Amino acid sequence: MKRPSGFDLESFLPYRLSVTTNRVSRAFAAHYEEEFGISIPEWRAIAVLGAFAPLSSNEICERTAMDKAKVSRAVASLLKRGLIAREPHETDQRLIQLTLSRAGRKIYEAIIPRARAIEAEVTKGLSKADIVHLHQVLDRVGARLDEIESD
Amino acid sequence: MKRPSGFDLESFLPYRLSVTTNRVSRAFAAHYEEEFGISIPEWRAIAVLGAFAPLSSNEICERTAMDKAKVSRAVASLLKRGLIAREPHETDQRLIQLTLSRAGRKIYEAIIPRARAIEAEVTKGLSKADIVHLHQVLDRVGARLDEIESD
DNA sequence: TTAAGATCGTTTCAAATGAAACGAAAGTCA
DNA sequence: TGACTTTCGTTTCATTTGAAACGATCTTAA
Repeated sequence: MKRPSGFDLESFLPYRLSVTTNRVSRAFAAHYEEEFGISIPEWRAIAVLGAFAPLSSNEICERTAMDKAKVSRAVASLLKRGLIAREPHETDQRLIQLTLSRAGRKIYEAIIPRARAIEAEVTKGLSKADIVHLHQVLDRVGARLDEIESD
Repeated sequence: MKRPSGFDLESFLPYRLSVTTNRVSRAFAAHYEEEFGISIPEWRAIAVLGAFAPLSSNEICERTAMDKAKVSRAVASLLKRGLIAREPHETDQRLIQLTLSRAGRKIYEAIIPRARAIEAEVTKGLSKADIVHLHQVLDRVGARLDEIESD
């Protein structure tokens, strides 16, 4: 007596989210890499430094939702290419003050409109209301995850 | 003359999608690993085999949106643990017929309701309409990506 | 038939990942 | 002070990843 499972991966929300999100990420990564030679972790670091510098590595972690190892690598790479500058913190020697260099700011100012353009490209089929709603949905799911993770 | 960029990563859709989706995936992976000892690629393979077996590796690729290397590894691991069985295709020796073993089907039948329960848990803050809408949004974004990728 | 090309699944390789170990620097508390 | 703990950022390590190379099999076309 087999109960029909009727399970369809195609309509399973976590699967769909994962597939679509990965495709979106790949599309962005391709543009960033091709046009600016940077990875997504690097782009995230530049984005928050452009808006909030100076920041410590730890503050970049918090603002980008990346773990500290990933941030450390992104920062090292950006430093090596002269896109950001580091300065010791005046009172706390553990912290590092990171800012965009002139070259880094140049990239930041070029990359933001590009990012917005690609975002617009990807969401072309969505109305303004769809996008607002999607943000709300992500808020709610995020709140649920907060609860679930606190076990 | 600095133009305010006003860019906020927190409200940048691709970033939000990525962060939330990765959290969801991690939550599922933790449950699958803990309760059944399988990874997400393995779970995907089991899910499609449970619904559509027999399948070749290639058909699993198509149905799970995983590349063939990942499928090959998941299949190898599931074979080693006796959760799936392989048979040569009758006419085409390149193909492999994969099915769930008895043990594999047992896991399948246990894991589907668990997956649905976790999905319900994560989407608890969403109405039925929210979920329908989210699926539509993912459809539209997927369609846009199809267009974008065909360049 | 046979040569050339396509398809299937595995394996290799280099890069990316995250958990954990680590040294250095602050903070806490007796 | 001085021990203990915490925080910061780097590095190490094992695992995962996807692109590419590969051998084997099948298809196509001469």
